[in-house]
Amino acid sequence: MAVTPPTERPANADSLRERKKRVTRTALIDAALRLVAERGLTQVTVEEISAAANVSVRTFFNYFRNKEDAVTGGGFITGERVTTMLRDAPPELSAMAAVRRAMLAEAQAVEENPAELVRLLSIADQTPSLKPQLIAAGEAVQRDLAAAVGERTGLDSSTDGYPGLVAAVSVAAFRHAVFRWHEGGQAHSLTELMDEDFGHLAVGLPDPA
Amino acid sequence: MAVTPPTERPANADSLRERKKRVTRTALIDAALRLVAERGLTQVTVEEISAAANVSVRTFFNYFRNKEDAVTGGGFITGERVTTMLRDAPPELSAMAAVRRAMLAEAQAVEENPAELVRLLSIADQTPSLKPQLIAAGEAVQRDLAAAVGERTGLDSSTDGYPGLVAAVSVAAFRHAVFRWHEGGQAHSLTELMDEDFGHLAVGLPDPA
DNA sequence: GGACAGGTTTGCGTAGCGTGCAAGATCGAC
DNA sequence: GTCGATCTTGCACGCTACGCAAACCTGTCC
Repeated sequence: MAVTPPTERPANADSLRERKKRVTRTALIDAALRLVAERGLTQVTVEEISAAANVSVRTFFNYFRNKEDAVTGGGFITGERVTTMLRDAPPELSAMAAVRRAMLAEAQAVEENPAELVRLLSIADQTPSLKPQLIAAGEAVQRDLAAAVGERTGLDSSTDGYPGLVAAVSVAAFRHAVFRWHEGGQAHSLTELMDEDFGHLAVGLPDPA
Repeated sequence: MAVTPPTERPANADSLRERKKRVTRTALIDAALRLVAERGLTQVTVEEISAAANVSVRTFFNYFRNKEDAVTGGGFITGERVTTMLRDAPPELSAMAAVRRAMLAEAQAVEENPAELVRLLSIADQTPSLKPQLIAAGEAVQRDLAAAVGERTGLDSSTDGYPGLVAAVSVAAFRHAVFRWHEGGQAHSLTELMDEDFGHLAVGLPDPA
C-alpha cells in the first residue's frame, strides 16, 4: 500500500511524542493554575511555572504565548461538543431551540465536575487582567457556533447576519449564566440559570412581570 | 465661604492641569493610532509613541498600562450616552425597547463620524491580539447598562439575573452589528443592521423564513 | 508676589516578558 | 542502525512595565 507520502505523517495522533506533548502541556497548565491560585498572577513568574513543570522557560513559550494563555489554556468550553450536539439535534427543532439544548448539556457537563471551572473563575475575579483572555477564548466557540447554525438553517454565515447573531447572543447568555452561577457561590444550579436565560431569550426578553 | 477643605480639591475639572492631561492623553492615543495604522502593532514601540507625543516613556506608562490600552483607549462606546438615553426614555417603553432605541441612537452617532471607529476596527482585524482588549472595553459599558436596566425595571441587578442578561445580550448584538457593518465595508447602514439584529431579538430569534 | 501642598513628569534601575537562532536530544519510519 | 523530522534547550537581545526619588508645575492661601 504505502499510500502515505514519506513526508506527510506528522504523528500518529497517539504516538509517544504526542503523548509527551500532552503531558507537558497539562503539566504547565496545572502548575500555572496551582501557583497562580496560591499567589496571584503577578506574583508568579514564567520561570517558576516552567520549573514546576520540569521544562525550560523556552519550552514554556513553545506552548503558550504568555502566562495568561497557560492559565486559561484549559479553556472551559471547547465548542466542539456544542457544535456536534447542534448537528445531531433533531431537524424539526429551530436553531435557537437546538442551541438551547446544546448549552444546557454543556451546563450539565460543567456541573458534573465543577471544581476546575470554579478554580479558573476564582482566579479570574481576583485578576481582572485575565478577563479579556477568557473572553477571547469564547470567541473561537462563537465562530464555530455561527458556522454550525449556518449549516442548520441553510444560511451562509459569512453573508447572512442571522447565524452570527444567534452565536453572539447565545455565547453572551451562556457567559452570563456561568458568571451568575459563580457569583452566587454555585448556590443555584447552573442548568437552571442557563435555562432561565434562554427562556427569556426565546420570548424576546420582555419586562419581567 | 471657603467651604472647601484645603486638601479636598483635586482639580477644577477644567483647570490648566486637567487640560494638559487631556492633551497628553489624546496626543498619545493619536500617535499610537497613527503609527500602528501605518506599521502594525508589533512594529511600533512604546518609545516611538512617546516620542511622537513629546513625553517620556515613563509618562506613557502613567497613562496606559500597555500599548494595547493606548490604541483602544479612545474606546468606541462610552456607555455614558447609552445609559442617559435609557433614563430619559419614556417609561411606557419596555426595557428592551428602550435599549433598542439607545443602541440605534448610538449607531447613528457612529455613522455621523465613522472615520475614527473604522480606523480602529481596521487596525483590530490586522491585529488579532487587540480583539480581546476591544471586547474587554465593552465590559464596562455592559456593567453600566445592567445597572440602568435594573433601575428602569426596578430589579436589583446584583441579585436578579434579568438586567445583566439584557445588558450582555444587547452588547453582543451591538458588537455583532458593528463587526458586520465593518466587514461589509460599511456598504449597509449600521443603523439598519442594528435595527435588524434587535428586531430578531425582540421576537425571540426564530428561524428566518 | 512668595510660599506651601499636592500633583505630574522624568530618568534611572531592574525584574520579567517574548522571540530568533542554532546545537543537541528524542522520536518515528524504514 | 540510520536518517529525517520534531522537540527541547541555552543564549542573546530588545522591549515591557513598574518602583523610586528628584525636579518641575499648578492651585491656593496669605
